[in-house]
Order: sequence, then structure tokens, then C-alpha cells
Amino acid sequence: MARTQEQQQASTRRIGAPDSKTRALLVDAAERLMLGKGYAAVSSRRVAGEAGLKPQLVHYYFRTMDDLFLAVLRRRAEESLERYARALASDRPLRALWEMSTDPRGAVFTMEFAALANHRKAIRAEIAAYAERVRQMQLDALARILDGAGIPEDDCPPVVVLQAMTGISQVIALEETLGITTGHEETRSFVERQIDQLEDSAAA
Amino acid sequence: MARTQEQQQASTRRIGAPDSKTRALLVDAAERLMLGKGYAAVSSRRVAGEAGLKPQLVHYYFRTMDDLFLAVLRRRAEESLERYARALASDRPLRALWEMSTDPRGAVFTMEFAALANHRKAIRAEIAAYAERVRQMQLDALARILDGAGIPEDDCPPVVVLQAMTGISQVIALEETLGITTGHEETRSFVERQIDQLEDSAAA
DNA sequence: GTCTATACTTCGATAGAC
DNA sequence: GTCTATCGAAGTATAGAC
Repeated sequence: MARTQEQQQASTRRIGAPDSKTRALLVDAAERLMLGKGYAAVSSRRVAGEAGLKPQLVHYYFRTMDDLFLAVLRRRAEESLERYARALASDRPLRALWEMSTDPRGAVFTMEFAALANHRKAIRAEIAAYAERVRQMQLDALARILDGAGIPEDDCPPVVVLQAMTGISQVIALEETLGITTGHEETRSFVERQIDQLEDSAAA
Repeated sequence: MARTQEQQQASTRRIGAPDSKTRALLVDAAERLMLGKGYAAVSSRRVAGEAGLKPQLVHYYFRTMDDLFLAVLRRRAEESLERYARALASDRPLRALWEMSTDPRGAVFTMEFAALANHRKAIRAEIAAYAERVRQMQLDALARILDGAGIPEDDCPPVVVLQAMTGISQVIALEETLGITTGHEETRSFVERQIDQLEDSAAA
């Protein structure tokens, strides 16, 4: 990878409009590549090829490749936040949350961005900020749900329940994409039974 | 990344001895780079630089870069299996298992290899095989422990407990390397309390 | 059994014409 | 807003000298 690691300011080069249609095409293409071939496959030439455009356009809309990654991340983060909000506002919020977090596509993204974040400061900061927002939103909802179901907080803290759900679903989703399957069926149905029990009792 | 995606056989090129000291140096260097800078930083030139050797040597010892990744993976997998075996044979097996799986270094490796595996068939197969071995080993031990503690299997299946422990620890470790911290303290101490309770009662 | 010389591809990024 | 032309660095991989 021949990519500049530390990027500073001060280039005078022109940059394309943020609401350009072409720009959106490039972000789409980058997202597809990332999902299908991994972040290392996201080069200016390949992105352009995938979008049916010339490679130099990538650098017209994004000063560096990191800027492109950030654009993909931000768009997905916005979408995700909205979807989580909708899920948590539904009449079976836990079930909806569980189903969203066991989606393998989401796991692939999480992993690619996590790997990227591991050695790219700007991306790490953005991911951390977004993750904390999601967590806080989930935590608020979960605390209400557990409280409504009459589950005592110090017996079973919402944050622990949340982290357990998140952890289990992430690992299942990740392992599934890697072809590891042992125990998934049992764990899935066990968790779903707990969730349904809780949400049935909450309905009463 | 200009790396050949699908690698076939049939090159007649000679390859260095598997027990060569130089070869081990290269694997060391690749491992360090992977941990510190991510898998995308593992190029023949950089590995060689890190090891203080010429880039061409990488291709003398490893036909392709994937072969180098596989060498790193195999070595680490062997080490890990041994460490897990020792942990599970100790007098506080659950505690030891938990501590091993919350190690952030392990999480970084898992993530890097998972991201790699996502679009490299050979690596995916190797990881899946290794993961299933680890899981089976852990499962055997855990089943014995839960049984010894008098916990009924259909109430709380060992495989579910294992997946919960794995998931929670992985997510904590991963998030910690990304700078996300919300809820970790509580979850950690909650899980550790459960483990200690269980292992105290097993001691009796 | 070990390393050097070398070929060729792809990378990110910029300047400037249209 | 887009494209042509182009740099220099870094990428994988092979053939052949020692």
C-alpha cells in the first residue's frame, strides 16, 4: 500500500462539491469494494473503475484516500443510527436490536473499519465517537425496558446486558462469515428465548 | 495493494528451507508489522526492512505473500493452542480463560486475520479450522466445569456460556484498542464475579 | 542453500488544459 | 466539473549468479 500515513493540511488544490452526484457514485463504489474485497482493495484506480469513472476524479473529490474512507464511514454511521433508532422504537425493541446486530453484512463492515482504525488515527476517532453514540442510545432504551419488566438494576445492570448482547451477536455474525458454525444455533435460540420471554412479560 | 488474489501451484521456483533462521526472522517481522500497523502494511519491502534484509528474500522463502501470512497464522495458532491448554488445565480454568481472551493484543490479531480472511480463501480455511479446534477444547473443559459445579445442562448449555464469554471478552478487548470504554468496567467486574463464584463453589 | 538484479504493475497525488 | 499527462514511490514476483 503506497498511501501517505500522516496527512496534514495546506494543500491548495480544488475539491469537488459535497453534494455532487459523481461524488456519491464514488462513495457507493468504495463501499461496495470494501464489503466485497476488503479495505485494502479500495484504491483510487479500483474505485474509479467500479464507478465507471476516471481515477483522477477520486482525488478531485477526496484530498486523500482517508477522506474517502471517512465519507463511507459517515454515511453508513448516519444510516445505522437511524435504523437503530427505528428498531428501538418498535414494539419489540430487543428483538429488533438483536436481529440488526446479527446481520453478517454489518459484521463485515465493523471488522473492516476496525482493522482500518487500528492504524489510522482520524478513522479511529470517528468510529469511537459513533460507537459511543450508538451505545448510549441503546443503553437508554434498554434501561427503560428492563425497568419496565421489573428487573432490578443492581442484580442485572443494563450495561452488562447490552454488552453481552452486543458481544454475542458480533461474534456470531463474524464467525458466520468465516465459516465457523459450532454452537451458533443453540446460542441464537437461547438468546431469542430470553428476549421473547422478557418482551412477552413486558407486554403484560 | 498489488497482490495476486488467486494463487495457483506449479511454479518451479526454488524455495528456502522451512527451518531456516532467516525465514524465522521474516515471520517475526511480519508478525510485528501486522500487530503494529495492520495487515496492509505487510508488504515484501516493509517486512524485509523490518527484518533488516533484502526484499527479494521474502519471495525466496515464501512463494506468495499469502504464504507468509499463513506462516504467521500457523505459528501463532500453535502457540495459542498451547496457552489455552495450559490455562484450562490450571486450578482456575475459567478465570485463566477469561484473562487470556480479554488481552487486547489477541484481539488485534483476531481482527487483522479476520479482515484478511474475509477475502482470502486459503487464510479463511486455516482460521476456521483452528478456531474450531480451540472452541472444541474450551467446550470440553467448560462442560466438565459446569457439570462439576452441579449446573444443569439444559438450563444453561455450556456452548452458550462459552459463546457468551468469548463474545463479551472479544468485544471488550476490541473496543479498548479503539478507545471505546463505556461499560467495560462494570461488565468486567460482573463477569469476574460470576466466574469467581462458580470456581469457589467448585473448589468445595 | 542463499541472495542479487531486474521486470513490470499499481499506488497516491498533483498541475494544468478544457 | 472533468480529463490529460505525469511523478516518484512502492507493490509482487521471477530468473539466474554466487
